[in-house]
Amino acid sequence: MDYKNTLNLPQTGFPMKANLPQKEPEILKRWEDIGLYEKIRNKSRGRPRFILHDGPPYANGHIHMGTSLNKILKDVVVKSKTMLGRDSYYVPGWDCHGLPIEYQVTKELGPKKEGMSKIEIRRLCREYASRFVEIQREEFKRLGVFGDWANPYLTMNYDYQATIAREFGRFVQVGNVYRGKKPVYWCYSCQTALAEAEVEYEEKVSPSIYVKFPLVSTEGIGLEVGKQVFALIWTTTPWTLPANLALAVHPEHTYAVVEVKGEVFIVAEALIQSVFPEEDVRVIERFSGNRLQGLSFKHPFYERESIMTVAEFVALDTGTGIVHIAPGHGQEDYEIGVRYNLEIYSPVDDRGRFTEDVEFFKGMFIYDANESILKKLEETKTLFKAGVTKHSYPHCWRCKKPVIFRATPQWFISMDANNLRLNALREINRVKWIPEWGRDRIYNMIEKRPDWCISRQRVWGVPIVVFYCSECEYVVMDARIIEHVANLFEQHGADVWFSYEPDKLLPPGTRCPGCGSRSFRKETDILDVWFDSGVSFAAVLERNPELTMPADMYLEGSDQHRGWFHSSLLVSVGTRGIAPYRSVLTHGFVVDKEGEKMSKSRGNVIAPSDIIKKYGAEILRLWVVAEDYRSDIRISEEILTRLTESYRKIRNTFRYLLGNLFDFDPKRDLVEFKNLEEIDRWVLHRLGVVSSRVLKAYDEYEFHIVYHELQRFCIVDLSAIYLDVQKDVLYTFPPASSKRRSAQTAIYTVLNWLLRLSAPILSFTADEAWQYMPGEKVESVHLTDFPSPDFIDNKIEEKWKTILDIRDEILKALEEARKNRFIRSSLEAGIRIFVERESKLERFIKDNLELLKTLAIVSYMDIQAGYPEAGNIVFKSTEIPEVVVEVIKAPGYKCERCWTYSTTVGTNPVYPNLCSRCISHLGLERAT
RNA sequence: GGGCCUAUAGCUCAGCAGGUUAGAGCGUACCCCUGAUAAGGGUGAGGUCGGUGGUUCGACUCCACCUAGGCCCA
Repeated sequence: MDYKNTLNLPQTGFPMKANLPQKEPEILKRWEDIGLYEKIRNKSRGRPRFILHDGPPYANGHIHMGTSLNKILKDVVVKSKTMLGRDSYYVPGWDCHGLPIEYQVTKELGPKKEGMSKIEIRRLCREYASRFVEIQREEFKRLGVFGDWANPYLTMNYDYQATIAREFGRFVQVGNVYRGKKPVYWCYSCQTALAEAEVEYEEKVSPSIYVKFPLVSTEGIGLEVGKQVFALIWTTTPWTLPANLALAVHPEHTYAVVEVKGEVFIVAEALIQSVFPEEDVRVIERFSGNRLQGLSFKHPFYERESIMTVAEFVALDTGTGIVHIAPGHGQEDYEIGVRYNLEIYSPVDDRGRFTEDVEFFKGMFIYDANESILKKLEETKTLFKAGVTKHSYPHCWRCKKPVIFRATPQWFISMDANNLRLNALREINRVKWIPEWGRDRIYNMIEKRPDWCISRQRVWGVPIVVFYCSECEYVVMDARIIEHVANLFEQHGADVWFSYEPDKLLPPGTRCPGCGSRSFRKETDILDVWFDSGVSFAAVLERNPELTMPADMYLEGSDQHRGWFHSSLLVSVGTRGIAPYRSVLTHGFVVDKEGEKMSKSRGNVIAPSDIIKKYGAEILRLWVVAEDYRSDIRISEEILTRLTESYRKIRNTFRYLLGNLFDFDPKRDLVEFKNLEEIDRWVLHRLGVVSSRVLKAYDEYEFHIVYHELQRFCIVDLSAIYLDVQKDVLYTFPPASSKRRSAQTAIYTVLNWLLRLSAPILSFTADEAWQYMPGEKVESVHLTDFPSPDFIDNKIEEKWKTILDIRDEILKALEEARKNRFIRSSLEAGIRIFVERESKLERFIKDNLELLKTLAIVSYMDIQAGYPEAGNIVFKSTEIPEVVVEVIKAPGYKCERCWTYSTTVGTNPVYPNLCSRCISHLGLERAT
């Protein structure tokens, strides 16, 4: 007879195969249908808040692995905080202005761009950004990320644009905003400033000239040569010489004073050979670069002096080791200019022609002037030698002409007015940085950064609200006027700046404070987009009463120390005096399996959409938490394969737990803890330990610990030990027997806790399994809180440590027996344990013999003194030296129902194939 | 070149106020089960703790340098 149908085998509708790519959209739809997020909000309102403020991704392109990682991490934080009892309202946002969108739009327009108004371009940019907000919103939702997706913040929303203008106004009000000059890439042909992204590097032939700068006085370095000394410089841009204001040497390199053919020069010692290849060189003196600092040299053709500066960037691979500095014509030159307080002199107009005050060359186009400048140098006998060179040089992306560096007026936020820098540094020290090195990273940047240039010569953004008097050029920068304009932005959008005449933007009756004129011109620069996102605390946190300012957390990639963390800090400290965040969590970057960055050229890019299609978003979520995000995060096919297998294991554990609860009703069948069997109390103890570790890990944002703990618990404590051992009770005992109900009580509790603890990570699967759980429950696991750790019992832990150690030894012995073909299934075996007589261990084993038998899943066990019989499998433990395990054939016959070997099998004439235990479990005694 | 960071088994992670044979899970090899079955169980193998020096009685753990890689600057 087949006794299989007398067993309580597991039954569940929860499928083994997840089919995540198909199943996830169904789960998402259900969440949407039941209004899950709204329900979470309603449940959370009134609890202590934990506000994670979303750093806005750029509304351009599809999401990639980096954005996915970031959003999933945020989601795990928000979900875990919610389940820890906080009100964690999450408002996603997008960064919508800026060059990349404008660049893309104008590129797509091509020649059509000409003749289009700024308003039209801006409209296209807005459409472009809106399109990608929609795309990304769906992509983020697909990841299972919870948030107020219906009400995100966009930096191009009218009220947000108004906030940007108002925050600029606050800086104006306190006096941190000033106008200065700064070099930018400039295309004289298109007559426009270019961003870094708009220049392309190409080979170009340029003049290559060596120019002599006469030393004004040898005083200060005590050099007596009795001849004129020259500093020798090398340049490929002769046209920048009229703007020369300084020279620069490296502070630590050695410079030599040399005599060559009767003339005396200063050059870097290391470059003597390359500068004077054929000549006889006599070295007169040597100096470190530092010693030369402050010396005065005469400009080669103007009556003015060039001061010697020092700069780390001076290189010794080409030239003379001395660089000519024109602060208005180069980034590094500019920085020296700022440091040495030189004028940012840039006497070149929009079309690339020298301005009126350039003696000898005024009105000349700069590249045409090169020839005249060379002549002038020859005239003044300051040209040492001249030739041509081919090098990589920036060109305009549109007209392909070489670009120039040219200083133009720009708006800045001073780092030092109102102690902005010092206050920011102080605030940095008050923020909790996770990991801690984040503090050092941003601190070093803020400490050394120059003033913030907030001007951009573009159209897609929020204008810098400043007017100029058409009569007297008076600069109208007034917080009241800015507020007036901001109100217009709020109603009509920042487009009004481009569509309205100044008189329509200004408060009625505005007159120039300088000359009383009523005629004004608008500033054409817009604000740096980092200013846009930097004010999000004001536009989002302060304006929504359900949010808090400062936020509890900002969470972004480590590049944002220079980006959003940085700009948000400066704006908030500059206008509010405090940091906008209490803590900042950073993660690393996604890299490939070798730890190298992803790029199209390497062909190692993995797209989230491909992973979702192939494995499901759940695997992506698992990937995010399995890895330690504090350093760079690797992804590869192997990692995904491993994670998929790990997922299957966890899912199957859920399934098996569910399967054994098919006839369990917690209301009816739940057993009180104190009445549970020891093994059930043990597994609940383990559950308690794991839970408290998991909760601690959530609290400390160590999600990879959560993953490892849960995974290990499923595999080791549950699958390998508890569930394997309890099969006997679950399958063969009467359904309502106390032992079986005890086991089911443990299983029910384990499953219930496990689903809640894993919900922030396995958001889809935990909720899917939740639906199959017996008993009364809320409609989604996401509406529950984390369990509070219970059942922890150190005595049971200690005792079971020994029990499981002995079990390990028994398992080794059984394996040996299997290898020797002495047994196959462990139930075929009996175990005899030999230990030292009268020892503590003997006592312990005697007391727990039945438990050990159960845990080893063998049919018979006893404890012996003396030595094992010859012929059996004998295993001498090395881990527990005093223990010897002998494997014998289990006495009796195999019971056809429970498969255990027993001497009672065959003793009942009616049921000769059953053991007495099964006969009793089936209630068949009376039949005999 | 500068600031910050990373480097422990094939993979993902533990570990160490410096102290006995460096741990876990996965994977892998071999075996068992067939009443979790495109499941389940067992036993093994696998690491010069990136490299080189140094401090120390003793270093995976501290220091210096180097190599490889990452982010941000230049």
